[in-house]
Amino acid sequence: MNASGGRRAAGGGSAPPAPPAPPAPAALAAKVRTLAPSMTRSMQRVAEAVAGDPAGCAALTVTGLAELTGTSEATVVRTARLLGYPGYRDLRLALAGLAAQQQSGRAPAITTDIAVDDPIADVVAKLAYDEQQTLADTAAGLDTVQLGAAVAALAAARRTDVYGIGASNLVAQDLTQKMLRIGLIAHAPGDPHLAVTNAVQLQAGDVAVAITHSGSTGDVIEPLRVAFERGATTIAVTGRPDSSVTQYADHVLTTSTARESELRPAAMSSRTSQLLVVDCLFVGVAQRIYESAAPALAASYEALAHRHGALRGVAGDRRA
Amino acid sequence: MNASGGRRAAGGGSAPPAPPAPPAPAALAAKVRTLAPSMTRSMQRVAEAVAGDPAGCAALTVTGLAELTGTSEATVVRTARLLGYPGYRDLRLALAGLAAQQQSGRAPAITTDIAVDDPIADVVAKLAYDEQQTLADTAAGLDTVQLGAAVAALAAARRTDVYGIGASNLVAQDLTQKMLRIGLIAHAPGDPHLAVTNAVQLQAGDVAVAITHSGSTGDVIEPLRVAFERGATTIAVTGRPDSSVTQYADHVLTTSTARESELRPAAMSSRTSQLLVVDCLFVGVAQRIYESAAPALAASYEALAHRHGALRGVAGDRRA
DNA sequence: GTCACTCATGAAAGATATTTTCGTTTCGGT
DNA sequence: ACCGAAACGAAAATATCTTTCATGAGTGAC
Repeated sequence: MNASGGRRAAGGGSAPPAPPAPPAPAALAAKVRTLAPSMTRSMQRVAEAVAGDPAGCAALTVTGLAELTGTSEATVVRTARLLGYPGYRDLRLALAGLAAQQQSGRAPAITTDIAVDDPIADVVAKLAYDEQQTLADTAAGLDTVQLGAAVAALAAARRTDVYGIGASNLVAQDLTQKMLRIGLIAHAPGDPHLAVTNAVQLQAGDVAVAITHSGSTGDVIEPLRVAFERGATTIAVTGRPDSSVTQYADHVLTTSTARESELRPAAMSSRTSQLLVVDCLFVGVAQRIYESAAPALAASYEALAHRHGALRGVAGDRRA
Repeated sequence: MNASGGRRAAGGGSAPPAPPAPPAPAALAAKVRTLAPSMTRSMQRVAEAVAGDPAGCAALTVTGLAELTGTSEATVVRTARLLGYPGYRDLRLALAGLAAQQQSGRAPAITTDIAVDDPIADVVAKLAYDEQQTLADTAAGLDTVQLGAAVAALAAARRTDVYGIGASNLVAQDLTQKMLRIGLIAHAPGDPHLAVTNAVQLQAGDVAVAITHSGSTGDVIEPLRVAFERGATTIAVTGRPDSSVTQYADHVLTTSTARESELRPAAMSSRTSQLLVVDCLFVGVAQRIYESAAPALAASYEALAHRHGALRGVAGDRRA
């Protein structure tokens, strides 16, 4: 599946089909949302039923669930596989666990969407709840193995490029800023042409990170492809683990895909999700190179202190 | 943890004590103890294994559990029956649920700070937890009156400037991008000098937003001051409602201040908090000018669609 | 428009797992 | 030592899950 002939003997290995996928306990709803777009109609029906009523589905046999969703046993099993389980039996087990959890966890909350006439207080509550949900989903769905590998690559990189366009570019810049703070060299070109120009300069040992929710943003895929072919280690942060961008990614980090609506563009929760991933990368890297990161962090901290209250020292300026 | 406090007038039916025969969800261990005396030796071994390691047993088949306990399948089934389940299959399901429950109950242990030697999985959990906490705090602490006023000002503004430096600049850009998407004119100058230059152009009816966690970042205060003096409506998004920046702010929106540490710079949670505020502003504004925002949103969505997969339509790209 | 092709889909065969049956073993009582 | 009842497990019977395979719908090429 990898273009450009199988390079890269060891390391990341095949990620997209998720063979080392750790069965998700609570991350199921998130996983369903993430994978739904890549599902066929029948599978979506099954996934929907499963996500909608875990408890009820856990009580059903393959045949029962197939009948309920108007599909066949084969489809049910296929769906279970896609969700990362060896078979329906294991999905069912996870389902039972999930049901028990949400029974005790008292989960049901503000599920309703934001309406045009919602009072401002409701908007705040709903947005906060949604973003919290997104964080939980993302954390639950993150493949720590891939994350670990990505961290290792970043920590050892000579230089790192982070590609992102639009809202994702802000996330890319966020990562870049953080890395610079711990003494690592990183760039987040905002211009697609610049990105490609940058990518050409990469070589083995360097790292390229692509951040795209859809996974099919050409302007982001292109530089990643170039970096990939140049021999750099490539990382994709995307909400679609089966999208084009993963072709050129050694490591794929999946962000969660929350439902969106007119007043709540997808960009909102995908951004939250991406930022969490980026934070994880950063903290992971900081841990790895702690010896050199700590002084660098302190230094940049110190340097910034002078900018605070420097122009006008009006109110009390404090420093704990 | 269980709702043993007898409320529930009708409907629910008595489940917790399970006197008749409804399979016990979490009360399994207790049931094992109660029923143990009436069990035969082999059955006791099975029951013991089950009560001792629900998670482990849930992963086993009848045969597996029989082998583990040195008994036969028949005995396992008999034990399951004695415990109140129709058969082993259902016991197993309950076991999975129990395992999930006690696993999630173990969660709130992540209150501790991130350590240098934390495994990557812990880092993910802790970061997610912290950011969730930050969101909750921010939502709780937001003054909806101030927020409403800010929204009104933004919705009516001829143009809006958003000032932010460093990490806060990313938040500023985020707000700017969103506003542009619904047809409002906004800028987020990254350069302090540019910011001031911009601010000078503002007049009554325009809006200036300053985003600064510390509230004492001179480079951000300065343009806000200029805008303020020019007669523009000014909004401050800060974690310090008593800091210098609020001097020149008509409306102050307070972000939450979470504890930070070496591996978790303040920038991380303040960013999360700021983004939530910014999202609230955006949604609030979008509601207010819905008539014109909706088409604009649709238009920008449409325009972007072409950029996805445009350069290389490699993998299957689908759209339901 | 037609053709070839791919892919989703379900029916049914095949493989496992669970439940039942039934004969053997164990143990207590006399 | 002998009898009877209960416990127990081996294996048959059944249910459940998984795989295979043929079919048809949709899609792109010509």
